[in-house]
Amino acid sequence: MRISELSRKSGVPVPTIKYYLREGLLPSGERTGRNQADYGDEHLRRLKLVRALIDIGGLSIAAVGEVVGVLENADVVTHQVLGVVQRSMGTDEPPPADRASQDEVTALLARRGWDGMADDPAALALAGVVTAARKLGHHRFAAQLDAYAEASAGIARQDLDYVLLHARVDDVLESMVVATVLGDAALAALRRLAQRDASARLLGGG
Amino acid sequence: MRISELSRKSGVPVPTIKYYLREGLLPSGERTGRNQADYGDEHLRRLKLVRALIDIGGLSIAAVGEVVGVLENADVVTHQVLGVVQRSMGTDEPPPADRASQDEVTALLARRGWDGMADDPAALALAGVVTAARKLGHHRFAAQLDAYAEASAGIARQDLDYVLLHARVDDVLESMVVATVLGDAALAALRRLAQRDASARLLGGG
DNA sequence: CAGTTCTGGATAGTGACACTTTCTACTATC
DNA sequence: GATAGTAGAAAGTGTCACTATCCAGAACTG
Repeated sequence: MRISELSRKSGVPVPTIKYYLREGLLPSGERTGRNQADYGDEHLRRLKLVRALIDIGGLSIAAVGEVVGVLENADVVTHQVLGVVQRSMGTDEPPPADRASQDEVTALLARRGWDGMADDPAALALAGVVTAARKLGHHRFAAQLDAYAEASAGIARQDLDYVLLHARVDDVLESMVVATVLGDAALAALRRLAQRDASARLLGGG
Repeated sequence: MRISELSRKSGVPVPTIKYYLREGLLPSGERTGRNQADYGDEHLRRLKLVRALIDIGGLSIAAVGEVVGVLENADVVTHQVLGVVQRSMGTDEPPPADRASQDEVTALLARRGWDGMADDPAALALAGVVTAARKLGHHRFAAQLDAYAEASAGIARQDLDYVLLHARVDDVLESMVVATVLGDAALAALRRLAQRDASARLLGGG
């Protein structure tokens, strides 16, 4: 198919597709002439993935570039893909954390048996969140986190089951990306709904 | 205190504080002369909250403005604050959802007894996520959501308990904001850690 | 009390980001 | 043969969150 058909099927404007091609988010089509190229279903599929990462996951163009770079390197160890996706989703610089918060996070990780993850970007980000809470006078915030961690562990088990059960071998990587990014968005939405429900029950609906 | 001291204590540059004042994120100091004003602890506290909403919660300046607007309107019903905060955290326009996805979300809400929330922005966002998953060929994604919802409900109960137990009466609203925004960030970080742990256990660490 | 620093307020400028627009030379199609 | 579409390059656009500059006046400093 040609670029206009790719545009029509995906809903992405032609100039934007050209932009994604320039940025390496989409591989070039097969050249069939000096100014003609042919795109296939894999381009359409990739384009949809790119838009989902941007629109649903809120990833930047550069972050999407990293993710698709990993997807195209078939020799990357499966387990490593998760790290790249997760790094792409977080902020580049985790918020600064003080020692007390770091210690609280370290203790939490130890309680769960998640040792050796203390220098993971997510752990640093978590310590930054705890620090921010303390600065706002919420010193008991960290005590909440065990419950959060318990819930997260259950969800993570689900995510892995989903990927291993439903994905064909040749797109385990893509499934992990989808489960991570869309799962994040879905969880955030469900948390809002659950909060509203709990709040309505306790404080009275309005 | 004067603006330079407010800047020093908060770590926010003076020009940025002026900018926040202009945008209404921070109330003006008490004027003590033609070009002098006095700021108090409540300004420092508010400034820290604003930075937490921006840095940790990722809210835009406009969204922070809405949130602090609600915080300053003491006559707003407590239960409504949550709605404003949640709206500020999501995207303005939820992603488009097809009917099948909407039906799946409606069924999920019914199973949980969360009726009447079908037109909540979070429910629309969730339907949009399901639609995106379907477009990517992940039709079984919605089946995951019951587990997500169960976990979310547990967390929401925790959040409410936290606010009601630890907050003084005069800052229940601020505590709800903090619990919502920082809780979101903490949950996201813990989810990443839990995923890595689960992935390492199942696929072998690397 | 002269000189430097700081202040609130207004206006203009900056850099990053994600596109859009415009252009050119060529190709496909009616 | 006229019209529309195409690849690729370069320049432009709008938004966002600051950041810089200016000004008249106030405040500390020696």
